[in-house]
Amino acid sequence: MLKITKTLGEVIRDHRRARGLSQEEFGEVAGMHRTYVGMVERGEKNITLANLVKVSQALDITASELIRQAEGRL
Amino acid sequence: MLKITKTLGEVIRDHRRARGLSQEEFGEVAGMHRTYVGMVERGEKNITLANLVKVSQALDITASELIRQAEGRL
DNA sequence: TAAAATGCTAATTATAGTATGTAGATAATC
DNA sequence: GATTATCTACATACTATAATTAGCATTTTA
Repeated sequence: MLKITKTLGEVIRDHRRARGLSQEEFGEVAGMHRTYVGMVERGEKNITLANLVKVSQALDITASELIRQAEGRL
Repeated sequence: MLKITKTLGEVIRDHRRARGLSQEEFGEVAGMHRTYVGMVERGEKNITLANLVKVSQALDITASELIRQAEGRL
């Protein structure tokens, strides 16, 4: 798996925690299962654009900004 | 399919053409099949992060910038 | 230490990714 | 402007893997 996959997961996790949401709570907002959220945060999933958009909307941030932050941490 | 999927395809197509590459030539550079490039450009595929990075590297642009341009056209 | 949150395995379903072939469109050459 | 060559769309079909879920183990936190 690419490094950006793991780094993006860390970015998502940080944003989720900043909002005080558990994976389960976040999953409900984003419309995805809590275990999938966990896998994404751990960098175990090669996320698709559609799900990236779901995540970014749940975090109230643009998809490009999420990726930009991940790129900045590489 | 989401609108951003189609818009991102248009952005990718514009960058590819700006480089004077055919879908086949671009596919070889990016490491993906010409028919898949066509499908992405037409917005028929929900591209994954890994392939988005491949495409962006072939276009010598960041993945976040590609998405940002697509968001800007929505 | 009890409760909540997360990690992890495993199984299934949906679909992304890869490829071939053909037809149609577009562009170049004669 | 007819002919040839190049490029793209499209239609399948197949393979790999993303997406979704359940159950239990482990870690965290209150």
